[in-house]
Amino acid sequence: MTAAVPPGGFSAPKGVPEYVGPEFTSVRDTLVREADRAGYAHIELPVFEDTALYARGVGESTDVVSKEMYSFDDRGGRSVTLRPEGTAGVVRSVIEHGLDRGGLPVKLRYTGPFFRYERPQAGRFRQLQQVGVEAIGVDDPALDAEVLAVADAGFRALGLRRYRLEITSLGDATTRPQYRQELTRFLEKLDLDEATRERARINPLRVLDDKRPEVREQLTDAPLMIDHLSDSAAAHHAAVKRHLDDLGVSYVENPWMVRGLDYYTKTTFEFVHDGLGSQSGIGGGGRYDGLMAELGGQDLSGVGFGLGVDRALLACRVEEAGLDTASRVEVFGVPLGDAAKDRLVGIIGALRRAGIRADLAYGGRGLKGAMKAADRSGARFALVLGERDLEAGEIQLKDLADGSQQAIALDGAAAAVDRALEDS
RNA sequence: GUGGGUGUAGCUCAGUUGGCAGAGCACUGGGUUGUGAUCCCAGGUGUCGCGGGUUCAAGUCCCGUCACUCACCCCA
Repeated sequence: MTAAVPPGGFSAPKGVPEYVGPEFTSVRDTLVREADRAGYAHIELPVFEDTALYARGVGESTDVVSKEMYSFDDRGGRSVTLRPEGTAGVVRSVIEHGLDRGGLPVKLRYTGPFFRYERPQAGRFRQLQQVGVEAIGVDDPALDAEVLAVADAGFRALGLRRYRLEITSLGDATTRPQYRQELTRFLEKLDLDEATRERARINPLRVLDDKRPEVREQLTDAPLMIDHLSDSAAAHHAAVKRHLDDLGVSYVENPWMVRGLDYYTKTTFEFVHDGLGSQSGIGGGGRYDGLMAELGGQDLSGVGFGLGVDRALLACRVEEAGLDTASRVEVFGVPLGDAAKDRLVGIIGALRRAGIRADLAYGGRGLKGAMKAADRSGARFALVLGERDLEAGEIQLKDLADGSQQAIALDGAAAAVDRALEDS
């Protein structure tokens, strides 16, 4: 059976962005670099996992798990899921390979695609790209602050300014159940629609970040977790803020903030950009006390973040931040005739072996067209070679920035170009 | 999952009360078989998103559908 080409041709799956050119990797690598600088080791993880890992790790009651996962049965009848987030996979790997049996904290960073079945929108994709870190095994507010500082440094390095860091504390197991009850009692008295009531029943905290004005109004006097912290959680929160001040990371407190994933405790945060429309979160994360144990490991605390590379790139465009516009190559070969092309192919190859990015005009184009291609390539120099030069044993090195040109010896041309690039 | 907007050339778009499918940019070639980013000339592309309907005639009107997009929701 041969499948037909659809009318209008094939297209990428709905909600999957594609990036051509240097911009995407530039943004991603800039964000990752700050994690490397703080000693986080790369971990390459599976893109799909046992469905139960996410159901258990992320939380059955979250929208991410209940309606947004790409789950399917493989040919062996196992239910697997394309990863909707990174933390559960990292924690699973740490437990499986006993990474937490050595020195703590285990500091890991990852990057790659994640998948959520959502209706696409500006800054919201079904395949999204994240850079993330996790520091597992030590419950130290200084580590929370480090994670926050790494994310902030990444956005700063991109040249972003129009964002803010919002933080709060979601408390710990000693006082959260009581608070939850108190909040539930409060919400029961409000005038809410059926869907919101249902949400209040499943996870009352989630109602707190409802954006609708008529709901917000009723929430003004809602009890807040930040006012119900245990002594140790309050001390932890105060210490995080102190460390942030020492690190020069500015933040605002947002006690209404809620995370979409159930595992967060204590420090919780979100980076919000004000130029992106309704999908304004460019990064988020926090501490998780129970996740390691929940997934069958030691009862260790962890802290981490996930940064949205797609959204960070959009933010760079909005702010006209310095995106990488690096040229493809440094040198471009322009051959005139077959004999010259034979020789130039070898010279371009020698340049590449010497670590210089180089390309040449293929396809037997005329001089004018080949020069145009050289211009478009962004190369600093063009190497023009024709019959006349071959006879003279020379090649023309043209500086495309100022138009000047000089003849250099064909023998050892690659080395001469190398020197010219260093001088320029 | 819910609601609004938009689908015409590779890109950005114009297309009148229904009457031959267009512009700019980009691309390719030439003017200048040895010089690009300026200028001049030439050239090409269209399932007018897709399917049906009305009509002598549909890019244009009607119905359906798909896609994109923005917002709700949710979240990075």
